[in-house]
Amino acid sequence: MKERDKSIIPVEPDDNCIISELPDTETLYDLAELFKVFGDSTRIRILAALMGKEMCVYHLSEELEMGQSAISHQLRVLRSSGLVKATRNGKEMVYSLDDNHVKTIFAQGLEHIEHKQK
Amino acid sequence: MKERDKSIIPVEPDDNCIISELPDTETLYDLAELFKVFGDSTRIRILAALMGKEMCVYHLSEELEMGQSAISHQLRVLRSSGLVKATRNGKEMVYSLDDNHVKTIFAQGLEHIEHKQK
DNA sequence: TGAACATATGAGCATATATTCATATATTTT
DNA sequence: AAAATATATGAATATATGCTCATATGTTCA
Repeated sequence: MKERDKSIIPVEPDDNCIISELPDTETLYDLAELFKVFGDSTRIRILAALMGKEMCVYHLSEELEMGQSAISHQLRVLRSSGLVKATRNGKEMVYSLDDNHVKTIFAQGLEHIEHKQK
Repeated sequence: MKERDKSIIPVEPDDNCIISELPDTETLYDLAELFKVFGDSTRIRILAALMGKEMCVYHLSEELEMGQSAISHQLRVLRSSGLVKATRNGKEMVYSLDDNHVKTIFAQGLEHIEHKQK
């Protein structure tokens, strides 16, 4: 029996190669954690709702037609990953996007979808 | 008892606003589905491994130190969402990235992480 | 054709996660 | 201070998901 070929076929570096250096494994785990946050329809809809306007929990739960508690739980996730920030306004908590990367990540995702639909 | 104020506070449009129009709910669900694919450490590591080189299943499972079956299952997910493509080379199946958006989405995610670490 | 090799796939299991319900905390108003 | 309002949080439950094991499928080579 022959030994399996262990060689790997290298690929030409890309024209528009954005990643200069491959991230280490630990960073990749962090990346996965980040995208996991984007990977839920409720959270994505919250982020979308917060583009162009800041909103309180009540308005969010109305716009998404979901319970206040569910929204609040997800806002907690979004906040702890730094995608959203909150300020108090009287009794209300007003939420807004905390990072412009949210929009760029969004945009890239949309482009992928549109690209694949063709 | 007074009626709750239903008004929403609009926010100034952003300087670098990438999203021209807010996507409809259906598209948002698709977006969440896409990011869900990125939101797993095994799949993220596969994608990272495929940057700069194409690899067969065996090499991937060696590099990630995981079982062949687990890798194969995840490659199926990656393929069905159009992030990865496969070509046969003899007995091997050779996988490579299928969309440059993978790299840009990656890059944006990394920027967010670095931005937050400061 | 049959053996060896490479990958894919289905079932089962264990874990993770999203929502709901009940309740706690915080702020304002009377 | 008490009531009303707005949000946060913990427990419980139902569902989703990733990995493993066993096995099927596909390809090459003797």
